[in-house]
Amino acid sequence: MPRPSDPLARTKLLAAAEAEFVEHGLDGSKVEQIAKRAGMSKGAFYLHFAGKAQLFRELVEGFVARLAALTDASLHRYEAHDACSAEELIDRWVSEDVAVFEFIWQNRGLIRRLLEGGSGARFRYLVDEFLERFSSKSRHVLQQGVLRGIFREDLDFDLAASFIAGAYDRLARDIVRQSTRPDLRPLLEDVQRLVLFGLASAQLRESASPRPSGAEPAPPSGVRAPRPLPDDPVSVLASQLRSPLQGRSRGLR
Amino acid sequence: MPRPSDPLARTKLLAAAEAEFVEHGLDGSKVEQIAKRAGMSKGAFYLHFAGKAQLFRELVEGFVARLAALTDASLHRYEAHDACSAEELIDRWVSEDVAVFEFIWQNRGLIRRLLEGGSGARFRYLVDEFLERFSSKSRHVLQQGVLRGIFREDLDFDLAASFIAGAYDRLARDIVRQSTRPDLRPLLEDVQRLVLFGLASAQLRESASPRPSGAEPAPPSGVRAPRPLPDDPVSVLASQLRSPLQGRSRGLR
DNA sequence: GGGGTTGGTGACCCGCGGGTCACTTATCCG
DNA sequence: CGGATAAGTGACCCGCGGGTCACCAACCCC
Repeated sequence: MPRPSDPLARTKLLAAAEAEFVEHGLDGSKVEQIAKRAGMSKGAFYLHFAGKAQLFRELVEGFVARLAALTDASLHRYEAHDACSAEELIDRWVSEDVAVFEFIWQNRGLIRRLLEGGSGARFRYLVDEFLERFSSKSRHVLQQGVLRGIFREDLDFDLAASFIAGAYDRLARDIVRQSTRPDLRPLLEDVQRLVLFGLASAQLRESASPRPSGAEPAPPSGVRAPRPLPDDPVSVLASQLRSPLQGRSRGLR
Repeated sequence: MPRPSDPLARTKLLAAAEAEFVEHGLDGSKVEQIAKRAGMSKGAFYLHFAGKAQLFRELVEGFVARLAALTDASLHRYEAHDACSAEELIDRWVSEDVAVFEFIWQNRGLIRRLLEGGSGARFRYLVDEFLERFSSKSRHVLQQGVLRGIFREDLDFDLAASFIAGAYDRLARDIVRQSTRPDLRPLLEDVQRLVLFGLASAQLRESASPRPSGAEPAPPSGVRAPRPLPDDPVSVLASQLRSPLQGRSRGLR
């Protein structure tokens, strides 16, 4: 085997691709530019990857796998924290969140591009898979939390899990676009408290009926929402991932 | 002026462009295909628009303006509902939300593409401008609500406004991807209650310290939210849109 | 109807960028 | 050292799609 190939070539290309992807997005990244950035020629690129598509698939799959491992472990620990005061519990949860968002901040460039899903959203399925996994884990945390008296009993688990995933999603989308590093801990603590305790004043909470999220046996009489659109046009690309909005566990009031 | 031009040409092209955009995204939409769909030739396209970019700018700007008008009016009415029971208030708010999300559902294809921001996010600035406006309006609603005792007094307005905008954003992102029409009213009511009252059980809420969101009851001296919005400037091109994560009104933790 | 004017057509131009390949270069082996 | 072999190079190929323009068609006016 004369002329051994550069053993770092693949790695260098992946790193260069990540940088280009962050700067220019998927369609904006040119094979020639990636190769140049990695210190080699376009021709060499094709010695290490079958094409642009394969390179990016590898890049994104690897990253999402790392992120999934991190959040899986974190949510697992979320459940493990127990037998302590409310304040202590919140503090530990916030610590978990800080670790996750630290990672997000470190990789904000890539994550921003992935969340955009730009250029035909070719990696949407990976992001969706991840979110679905996260949502499912969250649902489990919620169920455990209800058993332990942490969360209210009348939660619609699907909706609440989506609500949580949504809060993370939103936070990630914001953080990822910051230009200077936000102070994560106080931010995450505030969000944690907003999610747990809501916006309402005690007064409003007490004067509202005791049906905070979901059911109530369904009013016998009137039909609300009189089927305003029997069914809708279009609805082309399906992507029918199990969303909390479909098949909600509670009926339609 | 012999041979008068088709007076509907521009409209037909815009409609065709919207359809193509929804199906294929920005880069995926071809001028030739748009023209064909509008029932004319590529050449005719260039008689009505200076180019692809102008067409899409017009399309998106028009749509965002319509959406902004709708949400502006809705948030305005949000504030106007007063002097009624908590249940009634929530019911009215939900009705407002239903109207907005009805519109979102009707235009889900376009909105999905806009939220993706795909293809270099060329319209990001418009979406950002809209969100900034929305967030700012929400902040106002929150401030009014606190004065009226609806929301807790210790809210960090910037964070809470972002929290609200985030909840809508998340919901929109979900709804826009549904394949069948979700039953909006019960869904939005549940979300409303989640946002207002949070996830926590009464037990957890009571055992937690009385600092739910942000800081202590505000030292009497301090100015809260240093000029949250006496009146907000136009905030033209949104690059540096005022994010709740930067310059938070309360200090750290 | 015929000439003048403007709307409309589609073959063509051309830059861009993914992918190829004949050729060059580095390295190993004898 | 020299030949064999595989890594690496970059000029080139080619399809794609935005944009153009010589030409044709519809319409108004006289």
